[in-house]
Amino acid sequence: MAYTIKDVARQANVSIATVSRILNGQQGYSLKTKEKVMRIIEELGYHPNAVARGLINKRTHTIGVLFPHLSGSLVTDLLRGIEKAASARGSSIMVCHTESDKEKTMKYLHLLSEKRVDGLIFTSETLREEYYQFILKANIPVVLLSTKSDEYDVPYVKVDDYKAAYSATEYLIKKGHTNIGMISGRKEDLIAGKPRIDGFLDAMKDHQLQANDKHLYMANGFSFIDGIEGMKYFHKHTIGITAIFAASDEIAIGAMSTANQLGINIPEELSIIGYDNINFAEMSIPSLTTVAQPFTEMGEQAGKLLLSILENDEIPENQTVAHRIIERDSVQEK
Amino acid sequence: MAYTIKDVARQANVSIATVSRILNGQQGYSLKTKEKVMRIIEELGYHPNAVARGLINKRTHTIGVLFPHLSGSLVTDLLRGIEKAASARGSSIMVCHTESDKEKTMKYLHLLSEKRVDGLIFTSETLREEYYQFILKANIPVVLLSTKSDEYDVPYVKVDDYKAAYSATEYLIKKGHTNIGMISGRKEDLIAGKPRIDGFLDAMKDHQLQANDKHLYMANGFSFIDGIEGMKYFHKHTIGITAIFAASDEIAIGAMSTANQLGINIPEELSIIGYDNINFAEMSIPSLTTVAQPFTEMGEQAGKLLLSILENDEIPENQTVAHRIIERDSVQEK
DNA sequence: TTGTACGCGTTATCAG
DNA sequence: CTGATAACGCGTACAA
Repeated sequence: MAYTIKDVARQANVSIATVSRILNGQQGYSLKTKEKVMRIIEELGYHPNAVARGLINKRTHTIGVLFPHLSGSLVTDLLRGIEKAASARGSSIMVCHTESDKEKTMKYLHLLSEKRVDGLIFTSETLREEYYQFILKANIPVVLLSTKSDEYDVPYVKVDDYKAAYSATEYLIKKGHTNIGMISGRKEDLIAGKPRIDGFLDAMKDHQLQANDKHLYMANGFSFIDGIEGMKYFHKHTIGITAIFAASDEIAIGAMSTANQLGINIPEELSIIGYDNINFAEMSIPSLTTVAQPFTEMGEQAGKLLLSILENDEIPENQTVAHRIIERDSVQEK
Repeated sequence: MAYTIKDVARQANVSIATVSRILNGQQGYSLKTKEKVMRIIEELGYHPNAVARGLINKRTHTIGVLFPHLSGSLVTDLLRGIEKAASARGSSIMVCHTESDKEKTMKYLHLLSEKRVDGLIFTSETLREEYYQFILKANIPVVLLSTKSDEYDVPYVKVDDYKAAYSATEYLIKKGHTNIGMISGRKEDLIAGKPRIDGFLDAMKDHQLQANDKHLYMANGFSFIDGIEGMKYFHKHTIGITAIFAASDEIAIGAMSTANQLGINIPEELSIIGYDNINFAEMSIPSLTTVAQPFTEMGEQAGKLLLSILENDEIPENQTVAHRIIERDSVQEK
């Protein structure tokens, strides 16, 4: 059984109040007693009980982080950033895996609320009304990460997908491409689907280039297999495109893999730009030019944002962070 | 401010003891009062305070997980498994990022001990004496995951790297290869380096095949760049190998990339088998045959192991889990 | 069947 | 400078 403040007090022949004062760097004791107490603490290997502290201080120095999926470097990148911000301020993080499931999410929301976490970071998923109402009622500060809410006023940190898609397309255009296709997610996906499609379409339009239904292949998701389907589509319905904007790196790599099998040379015959900058983007052949979201920085910002809400009790600005284009070898000047 | 058990008791005209009994499914109350109390709880949206509970029960239903690195699918796979086991038993997990740094690790160990986590999962790294002594003194149950300790008697869950490397090599041999090279990590790395090297060497020896210094390229680490260096080495010191065993998938992919540039066809001229089965293994060209460690299952086993130690207070067996070989397209019969 | 009162390990407010 | 003592929210032995 671990030692308590009482044990320290008894051994040092002082009251627990004095020990507490010393522990919390307050004043009201002589140097002599401080030294004595510190020595006892050292000897006993005493550590304050954070649970008891949390009970009285109403702060647990713990924040809950909810992930819909626990896989891929997206998660670890975000996590690393959040952890950095949290540990810099002495907080730890509790990781939850919701599986995009309503009930599991609610279960976790209840759990985190019971555990009295100081705040919540909700990532990569739509904030449903049920979640929002609960959080509101439980009065837990929350920030959205890599997602945002159109309906509720909740601070968020994310990149502007529309802008990023727009500039990816523009990048291709500046390289001289005029006939460009896109392999996207579903337009019903308001977070990662529609904004990127709109960015692509608008960039084309603004440069007086044609982009109709034939230029857009809407896949079911953002994975390798979707890229394969997309490439097959553009190979079959030949409309003479010289470049593709893929809505994810996995799509891009799937497309490149299929192009390879079809005997299409990349980037000589077809340029491809991806989206995400996953680890593997630099290992593919050719290495993949892509739009990077700075996930680690985003995680860190979200952590800082949440902590500053906790400290200052003020609600700061939303943070739209900048994407950037990583130039590698899969796009060629035309 | 959240409601407390007192609020419920007052509104329901009963004592807090009765409310507590109802909450904990004990006996000693009429059905009528139970219904009344439950109604009030519902109305108020009352949730018990887990912090207060933790103080009195001496269980926080939280386990701490320490990762040296927060990146890659290894981490998320382990995490997913741990989370599954934990949440199935009503526990949550606290994620710590030690950066393989002694001081940061000790800081976290202190923190977790102060927060009174029920137990610890220590992953992917050597358990140093300092850590072990602290954990022992703090009396926190630990299990090692994807690592083990030769010096201390701590339960662990990991695959047998020696065996896995042995069977990867044997796989190549059974495909008809007799002149095989290996790109490995450093032999000073007792966790992931030496065992795989030994497995390779012994498999060769047991099949009366030659494997000397020239057949072994020891890289500095397990990354893409190391694979590039390794491939260059084997290209330069041409000893007629027809297959390579790479100690990681990243090495394998780096080697394949370089082979490609050197005009060496894979798998026609050179077969490659990797180790890890990272996401990208199935997306490479050609897709990579590799040794898979079932990280998610391992995480889940570690979680279950720890929880059973907590529940039953008994120390169970160590768990060596089976690897398996994922056959894809980078190895060809010779 | 129910309520009172103490304790879990702290912090903070008083007196002294 | 220091020490009782009342919270914090809950569980539980004991009494009623």
